[in-house]
Amino acid sequence: MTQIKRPDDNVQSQNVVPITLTSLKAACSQCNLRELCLPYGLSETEIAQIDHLVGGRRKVKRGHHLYRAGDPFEAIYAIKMGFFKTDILLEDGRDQVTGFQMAGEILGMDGIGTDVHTCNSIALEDSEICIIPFVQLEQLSREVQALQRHFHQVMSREIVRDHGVMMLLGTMRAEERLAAFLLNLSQRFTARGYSPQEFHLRMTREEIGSYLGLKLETVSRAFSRFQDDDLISVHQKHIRILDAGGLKRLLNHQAP
Amino acid sequence: MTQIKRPDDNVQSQNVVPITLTSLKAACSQCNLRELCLPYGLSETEIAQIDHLVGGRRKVKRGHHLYRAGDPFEAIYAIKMGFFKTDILLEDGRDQVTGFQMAGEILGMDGIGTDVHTCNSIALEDSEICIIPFVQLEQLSREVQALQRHFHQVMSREIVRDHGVMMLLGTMRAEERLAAFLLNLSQRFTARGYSPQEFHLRMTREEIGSYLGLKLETVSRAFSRFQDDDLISVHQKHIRILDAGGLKRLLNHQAP
DNA sequence: GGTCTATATTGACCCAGATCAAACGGCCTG
DNA sequence: CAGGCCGTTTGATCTGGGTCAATATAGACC
Repeated sequence: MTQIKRPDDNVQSQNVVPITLTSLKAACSQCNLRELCLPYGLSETEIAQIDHLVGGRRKVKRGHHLYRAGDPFEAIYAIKMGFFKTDILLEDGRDQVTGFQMAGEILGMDGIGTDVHTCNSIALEDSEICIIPFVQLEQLSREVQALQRHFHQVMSREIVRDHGVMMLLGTMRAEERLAAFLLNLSQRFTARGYSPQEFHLRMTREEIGSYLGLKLETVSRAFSRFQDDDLISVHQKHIRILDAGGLKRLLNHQAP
Repeated sequence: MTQIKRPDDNVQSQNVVPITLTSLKAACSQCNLRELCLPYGLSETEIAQIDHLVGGRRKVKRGHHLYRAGDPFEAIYAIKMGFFKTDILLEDGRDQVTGFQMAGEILGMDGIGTDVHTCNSIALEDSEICIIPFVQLEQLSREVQALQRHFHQVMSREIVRDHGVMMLLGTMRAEERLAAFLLNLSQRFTARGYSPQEFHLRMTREEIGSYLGLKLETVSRAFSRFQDDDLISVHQKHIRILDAGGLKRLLNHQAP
């Protein structure tokens, strides 16, 4: 309903860095995200094979779409740097954030089933992604078994992640949802070499609320409660986790 | 929390119909579900190729598990006949039904990512499934492009379906959720040649509630309200949809 | 550096759905 | 066919989070 006003721009051709010798040099084999991203588990020689899989890069500025619901599906995207959200918009204006994605994670798999994207992908900070043309990914998957395997794992994990969100939305109370959300972010930041205790939220309270099935006021109140209980400290988007154990305990004890 | 008491039995070896000439004869190329199931979109010759993909059949009696969270992942399963639910169980006893599956649909993709199943799959009526050993599926996917493509589509559609459930759980009111649920069931029964208006629910109110993030009493009350409004008629598990348009209208009008 | 606008916090009140409780209806089993 | 057991329906009451509203804070933009 509250259509966030942000620059509207996802012209496909714009900001696409063409493949050149220099860009190739910075493809998977040279990328420090390869242990988190699509090449995970591949041998050196296999990674070399998938280097030319990346059909270019694209910068997506904060607030801009990487793709929109309805766009034809042509490629999936690996986040080189930055932060995204995906959301679905109903005709009546209601929307639901379906996920937040960070460096090394894959975007766009929603489009495979129907050849059309079914959600919107929007950068929450200035970002850069690697374009992986899907036809080529399938082609190479037929040749490189480890790539095939890992791509299937990536899709499966997305399904499992979605089940976790369903659990959260279906059975958890507001504070549990937020605790789970913070712990999940912390864990993913840690995997990327950042502090587990301290990070900046890239999204608004409203976006967190949409993801967690709560109103922004409820999110804000839960943050304040956590702060009162010395579980975290919050200042706007800056979060410091003071008692991760306390947050975890919140998760396992359902209220009366 | 309410652990439903049902026979406990998913011994893998039991009830597995071994591959014989006769069982092969009834594999994909002879199966009347092939337009709904994994072979969809494949040519006659391609379907012939995947006939020996099915590593046997297995009957699963009502209330029994096809697999459990924690079981090693080895195969995915195509439902030949019957009806299943999948659910996740939290340590504290809370559980969430993550889906209901019917003939032609694929089960088990949750296990690909970690080589271990992450949810439970339970038959809601006496059922029979085709076992598709995953190693062989990947093998054949590397050879038959159309199979690869379609398998990716099946996984992607599962992701999109999950997004729809997230939308439902995150933004819809109780009656909208139930209306969406009924319309979805109706549409899937129709695709299988059954009546769009009239069907038997295979699941309890509690299971519907778990899936929709509601309590069973709320589900029951919503059914009664729909009946009062002449949208449906309900008698226990027997449903007749009287006004599909009315149900659809419920979906698009969010309450004040 | 001051104004503007988006985001965040906090308070007061309300309501959809949860909870508690009771009764009903199929159906299976002995 | 009587008795017990689920699963379901319905009523009465309670409450977590939604809604409405006012204020605070901070970037962003001249």
